[in-house]
Amino acid sequence: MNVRPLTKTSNERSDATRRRLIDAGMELFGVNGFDATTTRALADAAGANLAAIPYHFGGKDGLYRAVAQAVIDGLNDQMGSFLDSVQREMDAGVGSPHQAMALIERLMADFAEVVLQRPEADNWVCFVMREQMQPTEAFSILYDSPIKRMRDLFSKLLSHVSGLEPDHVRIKLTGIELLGLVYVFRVARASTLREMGWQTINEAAYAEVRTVILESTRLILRGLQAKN
Amino acid sequence: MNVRPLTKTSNERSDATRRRLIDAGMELFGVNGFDATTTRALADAAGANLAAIPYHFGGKDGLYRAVAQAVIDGLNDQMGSFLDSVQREMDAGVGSPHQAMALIERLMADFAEVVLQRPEADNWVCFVMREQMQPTEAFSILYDSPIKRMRDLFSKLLSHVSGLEPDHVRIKLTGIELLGLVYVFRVARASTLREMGWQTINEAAYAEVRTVILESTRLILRGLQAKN
DNA sequence: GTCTATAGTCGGATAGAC
DNA sequence: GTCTATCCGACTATAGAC
Repeated sequence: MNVRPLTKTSNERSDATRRRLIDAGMELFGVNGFDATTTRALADAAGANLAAIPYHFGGKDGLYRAVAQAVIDGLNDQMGSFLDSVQREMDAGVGSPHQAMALIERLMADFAEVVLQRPEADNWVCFVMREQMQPTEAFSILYDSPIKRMRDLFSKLLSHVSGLEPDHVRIKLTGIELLGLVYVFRVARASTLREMGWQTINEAAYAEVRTVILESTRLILRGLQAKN
Repeated sequence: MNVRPLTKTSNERSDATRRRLIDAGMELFGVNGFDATTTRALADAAGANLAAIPYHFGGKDGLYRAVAQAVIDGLNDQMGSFLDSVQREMDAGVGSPHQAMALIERLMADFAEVVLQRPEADNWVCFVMREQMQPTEAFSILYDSPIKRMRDLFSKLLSHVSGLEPDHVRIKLTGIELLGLVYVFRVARASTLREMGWQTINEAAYAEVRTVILESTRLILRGLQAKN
């Protein structure tokens, strides 16, 4: 009775179907939103059967939650290493405001890369933004994300730069402001492309955007430091 | 044959119904998106009949387009006067970078007020953001908005500050960056509230946010000027 | 111009065969 | 575990009375 291989094969097929449905969900939910995305479209895009959605996820909502979790997992993959890296350097001790500023600039550059350049971003950014504007129960899953980790790092680093406490209102708001410097180019992408006369944010365009983001970051940081 | 009063009454009722449907559409489309908003919900919210939608607007899509136009009209009402005011001062001649910076700061403060404090903003901001992420044919209506006018004013003023041409890539991107300083608090509002431990952006909270926005604005402007 | 009733369409979930 | 066939509910738009 060789039941293992059968089970294993079964599980593998099952997992593959789950994964394909989640991939399809990330794209379709992100682009069109929950309601505009039909289970039929999801099943077609995943090459799966319609009934596989209620079967594997309990329904359309369940798939949606699974996608939210997958977004977090993906963000961890993409941001985990550089967040860890900065964390380690911080733990080793931040000697000077200058060093804190350098770490923030590194975080900003890496974050901009993930948000503006990685092709996967097209899917999850839309997904996250929808949740920001109209949070569903999946918002909690998304909130405890690497982005929160990043905000926390910002707070500590900005504290070193400014001399204020990490949980000072101004510090936290400035951290959000920094993220906004990156977000705006993704969220208002349609307007940005039109305004700049670009068809897409290609490499040259991204270089310009990145320069402006880092320049603005530096100016804000220097200003914070000067107030000491 | 006193036909005028009858016609007038008729038109008035008609216009009132149209207006109520547009108001309902601004709220419901903005919050829930096109697909999640049913004609029944629209009719109920407007206190109008279901059939009034196809009758007045040709269908759900027509109402959506009418809402987009109403968003622009509303923005013109709210931003027109301060945009005109700044425009007039610019036409009178911008003497110094310092004066240009003061005008930009005024624009930012007024814009922040409209985006973050006016209760009407809850409706149109979501509506506009949806169009940014997934533009429909209504995007063109929205693009030619007071916000474009504002970007253009920014370009000219930033040109005065920096000495660069108004259509220089860096200038235009910096203008977008400035808008992002305001947008982020509205778009990432859910995260902001959670991060700050606020229930709502009340007056005290807004004062803090406004301070940070204007502070960041000033720092970016000074940095631009310093490069001269 | 507005309302009621209804036609026609489509989406989500399930039952049951394989 | 997966697929087919089907049900039920909800939605948009229209026809026709008022």
